[in-house]
Amino acid sequence: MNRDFSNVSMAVIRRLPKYHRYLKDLLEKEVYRISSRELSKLIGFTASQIRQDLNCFGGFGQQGYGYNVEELYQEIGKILGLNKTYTTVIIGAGNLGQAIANYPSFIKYGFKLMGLFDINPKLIGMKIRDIDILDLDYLEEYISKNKVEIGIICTPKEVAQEVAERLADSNVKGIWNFAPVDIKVPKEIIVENVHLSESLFILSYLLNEKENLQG
Amino acid sequence: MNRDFSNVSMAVIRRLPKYHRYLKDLLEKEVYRISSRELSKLIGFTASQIRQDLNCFGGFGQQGYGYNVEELYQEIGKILGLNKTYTTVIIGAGNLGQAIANYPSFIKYGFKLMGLFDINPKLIGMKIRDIDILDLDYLEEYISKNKVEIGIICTPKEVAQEVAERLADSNVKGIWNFAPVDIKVPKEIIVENVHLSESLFILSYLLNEKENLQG
DNA sequence: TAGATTGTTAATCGATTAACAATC
DNA sequence: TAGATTGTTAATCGATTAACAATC
Repeated sequence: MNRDFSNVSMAVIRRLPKYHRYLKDLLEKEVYRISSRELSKLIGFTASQIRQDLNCFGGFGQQGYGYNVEELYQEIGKILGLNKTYTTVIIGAGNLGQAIANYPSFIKYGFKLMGLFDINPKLIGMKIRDIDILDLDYLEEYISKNKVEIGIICTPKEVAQEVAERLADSNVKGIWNFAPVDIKVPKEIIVENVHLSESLFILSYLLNEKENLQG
Repeated sequence: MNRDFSNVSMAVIRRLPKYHRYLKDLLEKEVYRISSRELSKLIGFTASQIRQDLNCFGGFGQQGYGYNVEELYQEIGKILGLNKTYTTVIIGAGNLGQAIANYPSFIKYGFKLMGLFDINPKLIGMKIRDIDILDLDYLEEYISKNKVEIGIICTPKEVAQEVAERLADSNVKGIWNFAPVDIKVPKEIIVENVHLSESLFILSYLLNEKENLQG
């Protein structure tokens, strides 16, 4: 553990969650051993790429045998940091914030939701899976008191930058941003974006392109 | 219009929504002209890359001047197919489905939501922005009657593949999938995924890696 | 005209794929 | 041992960056 993977390219890193998911599926199907060739057929990456990717983190396989599914699943989980827990808050307790609060992977993989925050008096005081929706005014106080590590922005885009700055000033370590803006925070704070509209626009592009080709 | 961009790489295509967003911001700030160098400073791509990207679709710029923001915004919108409208349904009317139904970009850019579908009797009969939540049993009938083009999967992962097949059999053209599985449908159907858990795991990775480096 | 900036070609860089020796 | 499959190097492919002539 605690090895340094900072030389591994983000292209490889961004494939890890998919390996993790497919290995979990295999375990649930009681498959305990797999070769890069078989995994390739399932996951759609080339066998060569799979071997290259996994080798960035150490030799998990065995010549003539393949990979132990359980072991590989656990190792990739550790590389992704899924063996740890993180404390989180959600800012914006509307549908999207509530959806995230109830999202199974979020709950399952050690992301501990401490509270949700909103400015809407109708929401403040409510609970989402037993977790309070609090007044946004108390954000900073709450974060420092509860040592919150991750802030999840589910607000409208107009206030996302301001919320991000308040999170940054409160010393969260990371931000998971769902607002369709590129927030600016000091570079020591990790930001991961989910830009829904970009994904939607790509779908639109692909549909449109197909129509153009077909006349 | 109706030009064939099938030779343009997906790496370029996936940057278009970001150009579109920044150009919109510029227009709102009443900036009507911009050079690749200035845009580079805003958006974070190199000026060279910006010129290369835009040139895949034709010469929108003018030597010595730069790009007309309004024109470029409109052109990229057209390339992305945002000048058209698409009819859509959402399957799964829980928090996530409702969040998508209310998502501003979704409403604004011509994605017409015709109905939401669920199996939960408590939800069926309700309305989300005046749009009915209907019984999933009527999905196929409704799609063919209303010529629905896009199905949006907001169900739990366990039923996502089945829903995808029902959408495919009903001849939707595209699927926007939020379930954390890779759905399998005939290749003429466009699928665009939003894998929230993958994004979350990358955040976890980056936080964890940073901690490892700092000891 | 002189200055600015594009469009476009060439050079570089990085990521993917192929090949095969090592070895279980 | 023979067969299978990894780990790893080398070859290929594609994407990004640099450079500069064209031109507004």
